[in-house]
Amino acid sequence: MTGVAPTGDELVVMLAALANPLRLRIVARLAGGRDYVSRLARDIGISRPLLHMHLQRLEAAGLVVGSLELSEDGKAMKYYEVTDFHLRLTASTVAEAVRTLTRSDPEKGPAPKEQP
Amino acid sequence: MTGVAPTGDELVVMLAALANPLRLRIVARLAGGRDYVSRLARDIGISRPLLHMHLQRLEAAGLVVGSLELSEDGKAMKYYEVTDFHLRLTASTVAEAVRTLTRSDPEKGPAPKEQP
DNA sequence: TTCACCTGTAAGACGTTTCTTACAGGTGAA
DNA sequence: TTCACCTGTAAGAAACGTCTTACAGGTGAA
Repeated sequence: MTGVAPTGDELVVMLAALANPLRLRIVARLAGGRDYVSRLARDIGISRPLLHMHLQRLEAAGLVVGSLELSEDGKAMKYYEVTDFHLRLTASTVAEAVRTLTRSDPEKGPAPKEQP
Repeated sequence: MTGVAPTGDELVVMLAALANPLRLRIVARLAGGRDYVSRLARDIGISRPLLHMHLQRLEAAGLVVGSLELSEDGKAMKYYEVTDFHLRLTASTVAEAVRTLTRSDPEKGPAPKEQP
């Protein structure tokens, strides 16, 4: 399982990914089994490009993973499934995560750049 | 404790409130003890109006509570403290919360209005 | 009165997020 | 070839979140 506590920065990304009703629905659907993008979009009732965007955000947060597979009739299908993340959120766990926050620290200047 | 699972809508609000590095810092500070707005702003190193905005968002999510008190020398001080929230986030708990989501359901139309 | 604190809120700039529409490419089957 | 699927991405509108500056009000003490 994904049982290690995330860093502060990772936590922000995960929370931002979950803080959206549509993305919560996507996670909920995938919790019931893996699925490919087009079918998932029809299922939920949103456009495929929109779903694509939300899935990218969820994947960047490590909450879902996608894998491009070939179906039996040779078509490319991108399947997504949930990872078995689990987050505990209390004032204490937040305080712990903040110790590893590198972003938006008014003392040390905001948002350090990624290594290019 | 605040041990009941939030509705889907409440969950979105809580997650959105926590999905910000500055607000995580605020929660972390308050986890170490209650404080009033002006001192907290100096402590964290941000402007008071900005902190005010963030505290409102946290309070709306039920993560902190504020109380206006009179200090010994008669000045009005707004003290904030964390509530003892605790959230468990897994694919299953998300799926459970989504059952009570009223917002952004493409089937039933988006965002029902509040009762005026 | 003036100063040093405390509170609140409004206006506007700016960047990000969310969403639609439109395009470009692939496959197998009719 | 045309159709019905699958994939991806880009451009632009609209809404939202973040942040600064500026204002308006309160208190007690010098």
